[in-house]
Amino acid sequence: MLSRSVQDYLKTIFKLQEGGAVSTTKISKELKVSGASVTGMLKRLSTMELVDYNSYKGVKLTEKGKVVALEIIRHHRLLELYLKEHLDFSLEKVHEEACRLEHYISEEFADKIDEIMGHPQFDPHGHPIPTKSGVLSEFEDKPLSEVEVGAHIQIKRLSDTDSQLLAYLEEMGLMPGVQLTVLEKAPFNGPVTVKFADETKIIGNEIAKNIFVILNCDEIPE
Amino acid sequence: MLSRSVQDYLKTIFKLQEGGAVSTTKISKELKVSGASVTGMLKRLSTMELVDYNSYKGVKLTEKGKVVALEIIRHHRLLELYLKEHLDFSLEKVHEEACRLEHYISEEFADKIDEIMGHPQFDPHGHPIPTKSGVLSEFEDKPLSEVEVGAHIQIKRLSDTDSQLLAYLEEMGLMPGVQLTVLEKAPFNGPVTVKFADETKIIGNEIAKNIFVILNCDEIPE
DNA sequence: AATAAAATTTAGTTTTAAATAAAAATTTTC
DNA sequence: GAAAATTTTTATTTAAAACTAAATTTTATT
Repeated sequence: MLSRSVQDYLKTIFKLQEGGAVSTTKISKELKVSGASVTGMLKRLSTMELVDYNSYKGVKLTEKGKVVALEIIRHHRLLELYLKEHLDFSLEKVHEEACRLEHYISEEFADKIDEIMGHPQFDPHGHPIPTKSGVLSEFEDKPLSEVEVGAHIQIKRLSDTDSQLLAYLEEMGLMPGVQLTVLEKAPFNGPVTVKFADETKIIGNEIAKNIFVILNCDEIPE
Repeated sequence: MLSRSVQDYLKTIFKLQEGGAVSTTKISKELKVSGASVTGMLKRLSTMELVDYNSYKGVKLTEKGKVVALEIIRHHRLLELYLKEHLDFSLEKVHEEACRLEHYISEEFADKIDEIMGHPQFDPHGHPIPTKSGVLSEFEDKPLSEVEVGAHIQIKRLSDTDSQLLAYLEEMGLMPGVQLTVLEKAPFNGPVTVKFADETKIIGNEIAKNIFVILNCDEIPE
C-alpha cells in the first residue's frame, strides 16, 4: 500500500499540474516541506513510475500516478458528501475527517457509499467527484461576477474581446492559473473584493464579467 | 495520535489480560513479532503510562491504557455492525475493513454511527460493544453444549459439582482461559468436536454441559 | 555574454518507529 | 540446584520521511 505521504504528494501534484509540469518549489510550499524533501520524494515517485520527473524541469503524473490521485480525490469527495448527508457532519468538519479517511477506506467502501448516494456528481463544496473509472468532469467556468462569496477559485480564462482590458488585467496580475478567494461582493452589480497572494483587490463588475473562473480543484489538506 | 502499532498492542493486551498480567511470549505469539520487539514496545507503553510493566512479571493495562483499548474495540465493533447493516458489506468482509478503519475514524464518527444505529449492544458476531464511557457488558457464559459450530470461544468456568469430572477435564487440558474452536456438533445431543491447541478433541454432551464458555473477546486482527 | 539571483539537486545527517538476532539474565520446573 | 524456558539487554537493521548546507543549474539582468 502506498504511504499516506506518497498519496498526499500525488494529490498535490494533480492539483497543481493544470498548467503543465509542476515545480519543486510549488510542491514544497503547498506541503510545507523543504525543497530537498520534495526532490527526494519525486525521485522515489519516479522509480515507482507514478510521475515523470526531469531534474530542474518539474514533474507530471504518469497515467498510473493520475489513477492513484483521482482515486484519492474520489474517496475524499465521496466521503465529504457521505459524512454530511448520511452521518450528519457539519460542513466545516467534513473536510478534516475526509482528509484522514480518504487514505484508508477500501475501494469497496468507496463504491458502497457511491452507490447508496446514487452516484453523485458533486461534493458538498461543489467540486466534481471523479467517476470510478477516473473521469473528472470539468467544471463549466463562469464569470467572476457570478461567484459566491467565500469561494476559492482559479482564473481559467479571460475574455479576449478587449486587449486594453487584457493589458490591465495582466498588470494587476490577474492571469489564468491565479488563485483567488472571493471576500466580498457589493450588491447591485457592485465590485468584487478578492484576496490574491495576500493582497486584497477590488475588481469592478464590468471587469469581473470578463474573468472566467472555476472552483478550485480541491482544498488540499494539511 | 497513537500509532497503529501502539493501538494494536493495547488491544492485544486487553484481549489477553482476562487472567491477570500478560506475558511477553503471549503477546509475541499473538502479534507474530519477536519477544525482543514486545519488550521494547512494553517499555515504550510504560513510559507513556498506558501499561504497568514489571520485567519478567508481565504487563497489565493502566486505566488510561484500558480506556484506549476499549475505544478501539468500540470503534471496531461499531464499524463492523455499520458496514454490515448500512453499507451492505458481507459478514466475511466487515472484519478486515473494521480492523483498518478502527484506527482512523474520529470519536465523532464513532458517535454518529452509534447514534444512527440506536446504540446497539452487539456487533454482527455477537460481541458486546463497549459504551462510550468504556463499559463492556460481560457476556453471559453458556454451556459448550449450546455453542454454535464455528464459534471461537474461551472456557470461562467449569461446573464444580463433580470433582471427578473436574479432574478429567484438567487432564484433558480443558481449563478456564483455554481457547477453543467448535468444529462440529453431532445432532441429538451428540458430542461436540473442538479444536484446541492444534489438537482435535471430541467432548461428550454430558461433559459439554458442564463447560461454560464465552465467545472470544475479539478476533484480533493481523 | 557575464554575472547575479533564484530554483533545484546532492550529500550527508537526523529522527522516529518499528523490528531483529544473539547473548545475558531471570524465573520456573524437575 | 541444575536444566529448561522465558525474558531482557545489547547492538544492529530497516524504512520512511524529513532536514541543513553546499553545489549545481537555470533564469533574469545588465
